[in-house]
Amino acid sequence: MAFSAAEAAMPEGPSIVILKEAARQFEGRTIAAASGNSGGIDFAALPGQPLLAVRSWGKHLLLELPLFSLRIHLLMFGSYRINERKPDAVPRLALRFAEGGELNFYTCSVRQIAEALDTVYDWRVDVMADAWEPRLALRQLRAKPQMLACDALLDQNIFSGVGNIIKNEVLFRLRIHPLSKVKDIPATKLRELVKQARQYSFEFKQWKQASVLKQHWLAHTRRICPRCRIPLQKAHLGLTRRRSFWCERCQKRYDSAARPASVANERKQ
DNA sequence: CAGTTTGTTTTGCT
DNA sequence: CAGCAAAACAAACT
Repeated sequence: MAFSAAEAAMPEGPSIVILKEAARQFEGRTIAAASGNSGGIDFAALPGQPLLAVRSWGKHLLLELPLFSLRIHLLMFGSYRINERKPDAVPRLALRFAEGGELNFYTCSVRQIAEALDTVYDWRVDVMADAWEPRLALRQLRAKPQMLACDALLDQNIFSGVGNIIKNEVLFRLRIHPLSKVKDIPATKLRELVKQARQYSFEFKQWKQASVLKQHWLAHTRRICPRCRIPLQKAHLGLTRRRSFWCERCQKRYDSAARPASVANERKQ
């Protein structure tokens, strides 16, 4: 049976999985009317096409149709309404179905994908996918030894679906300093990083669905370290310059260049 | 009320 | 041309 859903923005991978599950009520239904202010979309071709499948890859929501697919990316501020409309907002994409129901997307990027989705997307890098391959993520990390931990987690080709919140929480949970280089992180720790990228994403989803996500944040937007009670650091780190929250005391900065003070002093002479 | 940002693509500079 | 920085998008929150 149909149900409505409204969503404020929090568009990391888990939120897109929640959206996918909600949008699946329309699978098998036929588009009756389509409109929106997105450029590059052949709206006239949409009516009459059945929605074959609703899929997702990281932060992408994918609507698979017989002639092409639609890719919706909520970016930072995107939102949607299912079986209802956002008052005073113009949808980027609005779909009405012949059997009833409607799907509306706002302030997002909508693109048409001509190729088969299985040729466009590598499902193995989506941290929430059944096809997720942690070993592939490890291999890709080892290929980028100089990359910082805070940048690595945000790399959508390695950890598709991980966003800034998940980044901060995973690093805090594992006690890894965001400025640690991949090559300096011990193998065991690196494997944990890969494992937690997925693990935390599923917890994020559960918490979000229970409307208790924010209260579970330990580092993101927090001022005090919940473990050692000292003030958390806050800065825009890495190539991505995204906001990082971390504890200088309990997150270890793995650094092969660092040496004990005694050694450093000897070399000075 | 001004400032900030859960993300990505595009533009433009050095 | 590579590499990087800034802009653009625009809404909800502090």
